[in-house]
Amino acid sequence: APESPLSSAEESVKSQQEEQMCRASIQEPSETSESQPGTPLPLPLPGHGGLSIQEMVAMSPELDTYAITKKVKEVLTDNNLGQRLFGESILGLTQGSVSDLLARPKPWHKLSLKGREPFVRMQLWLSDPRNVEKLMDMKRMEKKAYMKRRHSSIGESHSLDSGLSGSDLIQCASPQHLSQQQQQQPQQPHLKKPRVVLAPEEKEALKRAYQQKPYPSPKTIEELASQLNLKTSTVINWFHNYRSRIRRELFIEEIQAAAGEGGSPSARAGKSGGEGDNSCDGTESDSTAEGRPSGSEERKRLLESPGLSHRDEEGEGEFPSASGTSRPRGGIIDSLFGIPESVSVPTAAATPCRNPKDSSLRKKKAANLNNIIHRLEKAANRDEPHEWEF
DNA sequence: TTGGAGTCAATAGG
DNA sequence: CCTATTGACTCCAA
Repeated sequence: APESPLSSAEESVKSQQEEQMCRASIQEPSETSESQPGTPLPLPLPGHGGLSIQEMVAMSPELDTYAITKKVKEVLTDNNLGQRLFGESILGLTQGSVSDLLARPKPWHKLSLKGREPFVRMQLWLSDPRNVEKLMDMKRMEKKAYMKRRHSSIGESHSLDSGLSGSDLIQCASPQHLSQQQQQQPQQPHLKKPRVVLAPEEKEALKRAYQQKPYPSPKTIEELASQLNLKTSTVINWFHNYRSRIRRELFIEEIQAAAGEGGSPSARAGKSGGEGDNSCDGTESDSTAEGRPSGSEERKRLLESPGLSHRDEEGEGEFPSASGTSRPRGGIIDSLFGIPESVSVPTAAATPCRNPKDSSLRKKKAANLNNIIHRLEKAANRDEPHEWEF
């Protein structure tokens, strides 16, 4: 009698950007997609109890993304498994994306359905008793393939052959085939893409502009672009990226703040694999450094106060927290997400190493304030339905 | 169109 | 090799 309901992971096909997420849940009958003859791969794939990940995501209870990533990082490092391998075979994401996800997971309630997918996959992976073993097998095989390729055949480029243990590799599509047509070198393979790299001064200038106006008008963007001698699209992209990255920093800050307080310190009895020293990641720095000491530093508790036009506040900005009432429970999902090993319950995470001396954070918050103000103005007389589910 | 969310993929450091 | 950063791109919703 196997103790685990489903041995595990038979993941799905995650064709690059094909297939959207069907809203799959409890509302739209469906009428999914209009037939697309061009692209096959309807991804039949079920795996767990016959559910696609999308379905699982839709039914998933709230997960503690921070705890999950923490655990994943721990398992990966303890076993010398890289993000690339993990990302490509378990999450269907590239290394850079995995790095980002693991380092700055957004709180569950701020994630879209799509964004929750990787976390559900991670949770699933964590609950698979043979996860590490499988990944190591894959690693071995990759190495073997690499050796072979490098040794014998010389002038042949091959990208990835696989004969991997066949079961749980998310068949990521072959590296080529992107639907992204972001390259325009039909003839000259030599014209590499420039890959704009902004100089520190340029970034500074942009950040300054952002402080002033997180949402510059097209005119302002034009001006900035010409002043800095950058393409307009670069400036636009920069603002898009910066805004969203700032936003994310604030999220993680929220998480840590919430984790920090709350009473009982770390002390948790994680028993699963983890010995290994798990030092806290003390990655805080935020290179925003200009020479200016900027003068005074002070406690800030801005943020959130000005916004919310009316009375709706009660610091909803928190994450897992209580969510006191009603929490849907899923049958098989429950068994999977139940509580494999201490991960999944919003525990008062332990992040001892966080010193209370954030400096540039203040600036970010201030900028965020502008951001909020901007939105309020823009929404003038429209109220935002603001409810976090759950 | 604009902005947000998610990612990709080049590349800078280890 | 590996990970972190980041400009650009796709999708989608308003």
